[in-house]
Amino acid sequence: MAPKRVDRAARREEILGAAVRVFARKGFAASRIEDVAAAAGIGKGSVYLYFASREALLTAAFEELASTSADILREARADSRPALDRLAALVHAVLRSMAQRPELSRILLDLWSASRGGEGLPLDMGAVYADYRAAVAELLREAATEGAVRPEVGTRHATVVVAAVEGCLLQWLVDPRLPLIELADPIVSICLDGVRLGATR
Amino acid sequence: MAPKRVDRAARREEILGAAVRVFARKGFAASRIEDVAAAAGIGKGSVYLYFASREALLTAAFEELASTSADILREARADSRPALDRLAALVHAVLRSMAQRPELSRILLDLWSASRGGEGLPLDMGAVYADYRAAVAELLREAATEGAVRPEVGTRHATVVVAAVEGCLLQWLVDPRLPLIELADPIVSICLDGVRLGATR
Amino acid sequence: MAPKRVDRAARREEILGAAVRVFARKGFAASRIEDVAAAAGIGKGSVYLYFASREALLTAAFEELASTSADILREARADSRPALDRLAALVHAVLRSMAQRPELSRILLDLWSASRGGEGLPLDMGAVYADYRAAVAELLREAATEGAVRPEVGTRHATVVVAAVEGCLLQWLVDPRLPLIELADPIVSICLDGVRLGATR
Amino acid sequence: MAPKRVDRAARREEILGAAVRVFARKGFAASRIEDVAAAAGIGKGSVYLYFASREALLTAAFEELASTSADILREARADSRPALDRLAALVHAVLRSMAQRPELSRILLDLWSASRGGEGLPLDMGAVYADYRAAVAELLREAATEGAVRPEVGTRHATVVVAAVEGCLLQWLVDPRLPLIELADPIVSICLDGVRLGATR
DNA sequence: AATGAATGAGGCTTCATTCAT
DNA sequence: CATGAATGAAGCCTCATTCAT
Repeated sequence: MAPKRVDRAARREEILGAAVRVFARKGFAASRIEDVAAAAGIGKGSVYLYFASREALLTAAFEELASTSADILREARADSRPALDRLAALVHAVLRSMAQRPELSRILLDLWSASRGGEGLPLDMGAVYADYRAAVAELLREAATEGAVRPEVGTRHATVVVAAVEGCLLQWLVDPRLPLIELADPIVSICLDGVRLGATR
Repeated sequence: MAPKRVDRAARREEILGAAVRVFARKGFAASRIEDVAAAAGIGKGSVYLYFASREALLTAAFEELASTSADILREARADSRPALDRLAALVHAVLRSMAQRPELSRILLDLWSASRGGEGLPLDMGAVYADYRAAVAELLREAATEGAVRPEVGTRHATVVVAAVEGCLLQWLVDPRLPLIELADPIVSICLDGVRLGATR
Repeated sequence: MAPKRVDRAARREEILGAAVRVFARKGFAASRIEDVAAAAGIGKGSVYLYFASREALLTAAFEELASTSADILREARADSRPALDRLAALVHAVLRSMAQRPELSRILLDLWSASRGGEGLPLDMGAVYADYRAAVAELLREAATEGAVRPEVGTRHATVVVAAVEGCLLQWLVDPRLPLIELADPIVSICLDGVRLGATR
Repeated sequence: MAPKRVDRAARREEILGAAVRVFARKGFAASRIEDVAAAAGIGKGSVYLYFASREALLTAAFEELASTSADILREARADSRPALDRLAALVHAVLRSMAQRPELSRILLDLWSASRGGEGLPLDMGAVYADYRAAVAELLREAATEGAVRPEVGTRHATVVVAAVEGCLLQWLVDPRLPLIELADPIVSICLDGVRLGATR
């Protein structure tokens, strides 16, 4: 009756953590269930007590990332500063969050690949980015209301802002020497003010 | 003897084209050599007369993409217009090139995944992006010389410009409903002028 | 201490009953210890407190069937009517017994399979049928003594009588729509009198 | 184009033959694909070039047996002798056929088990016995027309005749020392004339 | 060159059994 | 006694690669 020694959810998290480490290092395709079990310090079969299949581990990692994203977006919405400040904060929050959990972030490489339309896993990074775009578009709309951005700014601009963030992430993932955190300011700066001389002010 | 060379190369291209179609649809991980052979209309064993291994097919697709990138960059360098015009042209060229070959583009999802550090395939998307960044940085430098961009603009800004392009590509890949081509203008517009009101001029 | 014996035996019977239900439905090969435990309303590990192994459950089911057979044969021997009446009673008793416990009967399908020569389980349906044949042969011998059957009737005829019974059982098992009980009379009728016109009297 | 060295059907038969030998010896449940491959003198994976799964091998064995049955029934129907002679011939043919291919016959033990209703393999021994019953019933009907059997003889008697045959087979399978072939005459004799004194003539 | 039959290493998953609580 | 989490041996099946024709 009383949860054994380790409660189910905690053990599940342990295994997922191990899976994330393994996937981050070798990639999902090259990661064996046995690797994950070994990384978690348990037997191969035990993984199946907590996850239905190897793919379920990737799905769970996706859900963790998606949930992190949702948290960040929720906070951005709860924020009450001027819209552009909140946009800047959002950009920083995303990059900081990724930089803080580099192993989870590397899973993105596999999640993108697995998000290839239709038949694959129940895993849709497209939806995550749609959420980001919606949030950024809303912020830009508010900023327009506040008279802070040009009025023709719309959904496509939101897409580009999200792109700047995710594109930096991408470059960092394929070349971890890039200073991810330090890209936050240039992203904000460019997205707000561009690079053209005299553009600011 | 000589004519064989041509045939051989042509056949190799056919097979690679088939592989790209298959990889684009199912992803590299789920693509079997037999699928590729069937798509190319040849026997399974024949693939090995032209490619050393299954992974060599992915590597070849990478090389095709990398070579396309190199071509685009070469053209950007050969261009003699003002730097910012060339930058805009580069952005358009990249997106147009991707939109024109959507199947090859989808391979990116697998190439990113395979570019994960060290031990994997001899395939480095990081280097491709480094080239892009260098090219963009050079254009920005020139633009600064021409007095067209703010003088503090540097490598990190180049990274963000590349990010905006690749980030749009990414969003399009995980959700092909996005109008990739139509994102070129917003990318250029934002990267040059930002979104802030009064930012332009 | 003593009372525990009773409890223990009762619990063992409960588990065996659950096992029989499960085996009857899914077959022994497809039945998992966990299925049996669930059907018995106990934990998986507890099964092992009463049975040494999964196979021991099948062996126990066999023993129950064999013991039922032995009871029926014992009663047939204790009977004091004319031999052919006792033979008819025996046939009815066997079919009735099976029809009354259809789940236990279905285990026969697995017991036959497991009775395949030597190396398998310690479980020998051949011996059960040998007992049946011996009993029927004895009845036929008595009937001959009583002048009720043709004198050349012997062991092989006993085999055929047993076959008629078991063959009906078999057909019923692979097609439960057959009216098992109603086959008892035709079995007796045929085995005693055949089907030929004018055969009787 | 030209079939390789060994044509597909022949190779398939070789493998099926090996599977039958293995299944006959160890039972289907205990037979590993690797055992079958070894018995066929080929590699494990090659089995899958000819059979979709381990179960497909059992299904194929079933089909072979069912087809043998169908052949025997076809011949019985083509026969033009008096119905009871044809019935006797049918009984002999079935037992002879089984005795001639004892390994294929032993598969029956697994086929019965697998015929357990509903969810299992696409394999229905019940249908095979229904065919037998129909054929025997038809023969009995004809015999009645010919005035050779008692007029009340019907479907249930057919079931008992089939039972006598299959029941002998069963006893032989669980105890191969039984002289299967020599049971044909007693089966015919009993089913036609019973055992009761004065029953014949 | 081209083929596709053959191979067998490898990986996922299942599940009987054990054992700490 | 009872439990069910943990284990790892075992087996099915896939598929990249080879090679005889």
